[in-house]
Amino acid sequence: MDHRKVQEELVRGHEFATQLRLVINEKDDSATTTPFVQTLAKNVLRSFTNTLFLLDKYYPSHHLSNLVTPTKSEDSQESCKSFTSFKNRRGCYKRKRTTQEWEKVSEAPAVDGHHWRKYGQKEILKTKYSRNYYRCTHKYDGNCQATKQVQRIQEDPPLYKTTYFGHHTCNDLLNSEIILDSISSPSDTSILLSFNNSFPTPTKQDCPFLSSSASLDPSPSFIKEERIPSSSSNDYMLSSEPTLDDSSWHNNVTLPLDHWDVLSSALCDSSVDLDDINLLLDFDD
DNA sequence: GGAATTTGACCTAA
DNA sequence: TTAGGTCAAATTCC
Repeated sequence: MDHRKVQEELVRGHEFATQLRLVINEKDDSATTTPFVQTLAKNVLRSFTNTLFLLDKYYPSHHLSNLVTPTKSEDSQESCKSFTSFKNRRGCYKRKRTTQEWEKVSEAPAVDGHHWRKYGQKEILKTKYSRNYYRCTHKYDGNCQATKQVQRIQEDPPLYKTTYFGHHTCNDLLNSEIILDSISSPSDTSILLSFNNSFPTPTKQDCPFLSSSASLDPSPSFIKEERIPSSSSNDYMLSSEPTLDDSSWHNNVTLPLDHWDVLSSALCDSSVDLDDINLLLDFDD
């Protein structure tokens, strides 16, 4: 049996389950969607997640490891720079994968509270308007790898598609406030894991594909992490669900540091006992 | 004068 | 081979 194909199918199933939950949540006015349906969707999603980890345990693959470890492919120029300290290798990069990206279409270029610096503009084939490239202002002073692309897609009324790549690791953000909303105290540090590709905690407004129009194909980068304040200095916050600002979506579990160690090694090198994984992945309400 | 933008060149993935 | 992403010098803005 080709376990890699199985894995790919599971990844696809996970994506579909994620989208299903998003759709259900989108329509959730408690009149049309019963808690049972929500629970059902959540369980389907969890089953896919658990199965993927199980598969990776017994058939470790680079493919899945890439999915479950914090993405590094994005800092292409970063890795490239360190790799090629030989000078002036302009344009040395890896073309962006679909890790951690989401789109937003708006009538004006999106204002998301972050500071961006334009670093390029390009005519794109078969498009009427050029595409603009932005990086976080704190790319260097804050080592923030977030970038976005803005492209006008319509003349009248003017419509812009903004595609975000990566998450902000700088503190120059409004999004941190969104994150903070979901936790009790803003004083110390924890790690937020999100089984979704839409970090940092996009609102539905920021992240249109989270709605029923999820025809996009967000890549399955299951684990993203970012340090955020939390109430207990040794605790880490985990989320098995997309961390939307809608609190009903949150299914966070605070883990002590030693549990985090177990889980992180489970996710990264599959060296952990299966029961530990199941324990840690058992996100019930 | 420093920060931001423009734009042609460079480089790689597809 | 080429479309697309990034770099960096030149230019503009504040």
